[in-house]
Amino acid sequence: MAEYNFRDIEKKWQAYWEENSTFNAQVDESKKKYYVLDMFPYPSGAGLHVGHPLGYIASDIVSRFKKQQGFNVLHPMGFDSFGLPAEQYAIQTGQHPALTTETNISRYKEQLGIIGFSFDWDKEVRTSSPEYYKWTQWIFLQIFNSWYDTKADKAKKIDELVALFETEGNQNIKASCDEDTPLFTAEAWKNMARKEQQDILMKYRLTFLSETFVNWCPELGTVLANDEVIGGVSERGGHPVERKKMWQWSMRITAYADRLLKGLEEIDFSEPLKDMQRNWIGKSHGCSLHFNVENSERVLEVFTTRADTVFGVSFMTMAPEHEWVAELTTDEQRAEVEAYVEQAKNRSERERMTDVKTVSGVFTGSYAIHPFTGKKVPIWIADYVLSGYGTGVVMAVPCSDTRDYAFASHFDLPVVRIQEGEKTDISQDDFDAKAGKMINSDFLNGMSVKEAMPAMISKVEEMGIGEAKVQYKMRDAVFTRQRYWGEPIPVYFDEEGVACPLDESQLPLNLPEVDEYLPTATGEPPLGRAAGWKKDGKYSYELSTMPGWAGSSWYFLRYMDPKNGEAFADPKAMAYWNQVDLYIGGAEHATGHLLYSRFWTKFLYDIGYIQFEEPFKKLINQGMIQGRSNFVYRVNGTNKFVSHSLRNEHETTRLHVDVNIVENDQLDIEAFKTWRPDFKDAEFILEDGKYICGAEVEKMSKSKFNVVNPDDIVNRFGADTFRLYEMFLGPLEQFKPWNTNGIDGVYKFLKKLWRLFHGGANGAFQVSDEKATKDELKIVHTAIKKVTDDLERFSFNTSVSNFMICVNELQTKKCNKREVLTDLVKIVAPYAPHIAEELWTLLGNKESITKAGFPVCNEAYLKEDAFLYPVMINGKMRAKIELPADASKEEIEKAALAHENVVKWTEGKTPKRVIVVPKKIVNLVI
RNA sequence: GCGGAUAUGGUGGAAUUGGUAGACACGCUAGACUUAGGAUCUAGUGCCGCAAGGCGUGGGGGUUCGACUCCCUCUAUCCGCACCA
Repeated sequence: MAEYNFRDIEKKWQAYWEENSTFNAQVDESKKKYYVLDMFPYPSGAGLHVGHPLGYIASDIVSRFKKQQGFNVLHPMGFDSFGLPAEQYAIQTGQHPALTTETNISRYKEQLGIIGFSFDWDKEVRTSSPEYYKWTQWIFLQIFNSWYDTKADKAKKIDELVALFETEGNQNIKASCDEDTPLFTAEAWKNMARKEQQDILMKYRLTFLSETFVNWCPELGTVLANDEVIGGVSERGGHPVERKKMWQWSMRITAYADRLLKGLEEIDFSEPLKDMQRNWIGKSHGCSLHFNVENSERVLEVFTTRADTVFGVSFMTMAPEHEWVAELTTDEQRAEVEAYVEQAKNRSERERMTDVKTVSGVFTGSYAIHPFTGKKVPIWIADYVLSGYGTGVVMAVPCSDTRDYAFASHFDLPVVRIQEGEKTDISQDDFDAKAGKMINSDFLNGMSVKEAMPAMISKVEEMGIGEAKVQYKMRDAVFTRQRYWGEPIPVYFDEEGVACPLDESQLPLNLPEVDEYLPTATGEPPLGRAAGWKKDGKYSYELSTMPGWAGSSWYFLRYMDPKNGEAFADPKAMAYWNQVDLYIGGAEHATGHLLYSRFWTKFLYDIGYIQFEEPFKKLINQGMIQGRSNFVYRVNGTNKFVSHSLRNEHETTRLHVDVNIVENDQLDIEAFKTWRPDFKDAEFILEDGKYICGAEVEKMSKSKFNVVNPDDIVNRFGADTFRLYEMFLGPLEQFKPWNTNGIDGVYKFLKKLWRLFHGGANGAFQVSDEKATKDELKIVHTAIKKVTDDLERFSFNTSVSNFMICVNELQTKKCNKREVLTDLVKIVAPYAPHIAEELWTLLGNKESITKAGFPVCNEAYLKEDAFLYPVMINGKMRAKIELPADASKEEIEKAALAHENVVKWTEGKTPKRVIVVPKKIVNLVI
């Protein structure tokens, strides 16, 4: 084999790995484990594009590196195969989502296969397979049958709660539960009807039914995501959408809010990502406060983080969907309020948050009574108040809150100044809400904001009109989807309407067949169409399915023991593989999947199924690869296309052109003519004999003709080139457009590497057994050191450069010594495994290079005899002083002072650097 | 709006703790070779300038002997915001 023939080599080694189960991982207590996980993909119909493998390549490199270092590596892959696109496709075509999903998965596996990943396919999981979702349902039941004891700060079995109710009622129980839970004694509990007891328990369960607001589209008969609502109408079809309350299953993730916050301290996620989670959880300390309502029994409760500003309250604002709106509206205001509420219904939460420029609201006609001044405070309704956060009522303090100020200005409501001093005027640009001393605030006058806050809170508590309170922005996670293609919720409703969990033995509750994947005529979810979807033929099953995040919240556990029919995974396997050591995936999951899976992990820990509280020890977010679109410019009214830089000489229309017939922005004219029939007779106005296309970075999508599939690249350059190039493109975390322009560079590198081993006649394999010189050892050990460092800090792009430097230098020295090449091939192996295996075999080894070990740098080879010490003057290097590498401080000083410009010297913070203070500066300083 | 990120040659990017900015690669220029290639090799390539030299890390300001790096501020672009996965 003379030439580097990647096709044969890659085929051969991929077959070898499969036959030998090279990457099959088994629990082995004698070896240290390393668990590398990728966020598993949703198998979409478009197939794998060039952006997907980015993270997989990085994790594969780490897996292979760790394996070479002797770790027992678990590196699995699977599919998050429940989801909306397959369902949409089913609605359009009638094809069963399972079938679509199956087809897509095979395509994904095929595409993944040719890239040469070290996945252990024996561990594959699919969230949509009944063997898998049986256990998703099982976990659901565990959560359903649990409550959260806030005193013990952990989840417990619901049976324990029932036992407590029976002995002492619920007065002494501190639990995470619904706010409207009534207090009762043991006696009262025992006298309750079964239905009543179950309703109480529902308020405690960690997954529970409650009424929550959703975006309801009556026309489509379905609930929509905020994303799918644009300007009050559905993205699909443009039908009106309204906010509507619906009975939904939720997960009481708020019970874990504090632990989710604290847990962040012990895991290695990037600070920005942790910030995103902290912000999402949104813990704030403040105070609840009660306002009586004039001529009403109602007491409005508000939450505020600025209790000190109570004296600045000049009006109240309520969310339009607040349940007391109708009651608090006076007859004169009723028409106006109802119109406003109706209008607010059509605005999505997102719009209401985003749009702060439009001030809108309406007066209810009612007044609250200020608890301190006794003055009447008008109650308004405004859609900037969201019902989901806090109590849905805000005490408005226009002198310290910009939104309240805008509202007050717009509706001409009074603004009471309560802070005095600099920066305390909200109408000025330099306003600081926490500056100055309190004024117009009775007993708070003269205090700073910092002093006033606790003073007010203790006063409020003393008066019994409120209490110090911790508030979270995070809401309980809605767990219901009005969809077909998801896990059925293993619950049925008995004759009393009580939600009853299935027994474990009845799992999985298989997804039934339906005639259509649409909601029923009465607006029930698609499962309402399933014939006989009843427990024992009489009790209706829950018609909703679980959300996409259900299956993905625990899949990393299933990988450890994916075929287990007795448990979600063998405890021994979970004890061994334990936490995920390295998790790679997109940052878009920061507040979704990454919080939910942390939540479920903590839950499973609480009830004793696993031994760790945090699922992922370290997380790296790979950046998205965007598409790079190419354009041609058609002269209007002709079939003539003008090259990019000449386009302004004509009236042109810009058209997307398939990036696969463009190289280095140069259009392949022949391919273009055959690309679409209407371009068959196209003419071209060229520059320098070429047609140059325009380019722009956009999201990768079919309609923009900028989707690049890995298959094409692998086909042309090979998997090793593809792997190296994806890494070479830039830092893993960075967002970047795909661009094939530089791929020749890494391809050339592999060819050079191949030729280093093939210097014999006609390119025959030939290595020398001569002893390597110190220079040669230095070259390869420098590479070992740098690549090891790179791997340890997950800087994959720099590794590729370091390989290139090493090979270039060896090539210049015409070095083909076995001693040097052996180490070189070992460090290249994680990155370009196929060529490495081939060269490793040619070097006479019988076993896979994965068992070869990873070389350790011998620092002795890197030592310099002499070192040029830079002389820095005014921050610039002005001279160099040559000294032995091991020169002592005294010697350096002597040499430095001997230099004409040097009057005084200091040692640089970086070793081996002479920092010089030149004469003129010294004169100034001294 | 809230939260997060990014900005370095014609291009992708490097610079690990504040210490020779532009490694490595693409592209481009010139040359060598000839089985005329999507091959290989050599040299050059931040900008201005004949040169000496000057200027240079999105803009402005600051700290420092010295700033891509630290601080303040502005601008532009991208991502998330709860039923997309």
